[in-house]
Amino acid sequence: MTKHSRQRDAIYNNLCLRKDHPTAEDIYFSLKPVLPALSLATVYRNLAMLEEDGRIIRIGSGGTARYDADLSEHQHLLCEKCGKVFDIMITLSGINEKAAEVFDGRINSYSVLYKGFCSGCLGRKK
Amino acid sequence: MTKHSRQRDAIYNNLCLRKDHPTAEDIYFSLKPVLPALSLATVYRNLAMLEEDGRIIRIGSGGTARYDADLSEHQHLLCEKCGKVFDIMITLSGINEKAAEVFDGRINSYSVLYKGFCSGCLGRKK
DNA sequence: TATAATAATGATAATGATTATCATTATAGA
DNA sequence: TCTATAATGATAATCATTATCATTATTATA
Repeated sequence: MTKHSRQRDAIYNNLCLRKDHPTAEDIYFSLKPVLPALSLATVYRNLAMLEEDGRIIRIGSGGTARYDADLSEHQHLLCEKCGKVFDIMITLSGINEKAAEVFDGRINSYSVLYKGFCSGCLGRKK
Repeated sequence: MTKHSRQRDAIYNNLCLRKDHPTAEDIYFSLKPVLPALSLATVYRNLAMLEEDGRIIRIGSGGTARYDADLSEHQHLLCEKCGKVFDIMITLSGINEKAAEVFDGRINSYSVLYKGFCSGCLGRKK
């Protein structure tokens, strides 16, 4: 049986309030002032739990994992300059169907990861 | 100036010959019999170099990175049961354009990662 | 409300993948 | 062949994440 915990609430709420796509460490440092006793392990543990429950999404953009509490359909872009992750609020249709035509198995989900340069980095490029 | 090396050739050729999507370690063990002195660091170094040169693709399927020497347009599916990566040979159109409509920056590329179950795992599921 | 059962925590060690270091070796041009 | 230096092999270091375990907090029940 899964028990309630103030830490998990804080972690989930923190993620909901943020518009960036924080790493576990980002959340950890963000909550430290509020919960000084918080452990990084607890953050990882609860993020995994929340993802397992389908309440948040893990964005595995290669190196460090980032998280997102926005469950609405959208994709992400990784800026190849600054490493930030941006929301791409679009709805793509027929993606799974197209794959199903050529794949002999079950397709559960898809995610698109764009790469490029954000407007901020475009401004100060060489 | 980048010099030629028999190790890099071996690593690239090994990747080209394989139809699976090997990890650095997979390639390392695969080449050990041929190049007994090969170091795992050399495999990582050259895979990074080859990716930088655009000769191979790194598939960042979350945990361990996998590599692919097939540069033709296609996507990948990660089997959530066995962890194997499968090719999804499809061409998607309009993906970048759709994102460009809502993103204020430059879009360089995209990749789709499907998740699901391969036919092998579907057979022996609970 | 007090108590018991146990899920969750915090601290930290352990793990696993990848990268950095550095002395030695191999490659390519003069 | 000689020289400059890129690449190697061995291994230490790093970084993110997970496991461990004694302690604490939560929840159901008496």
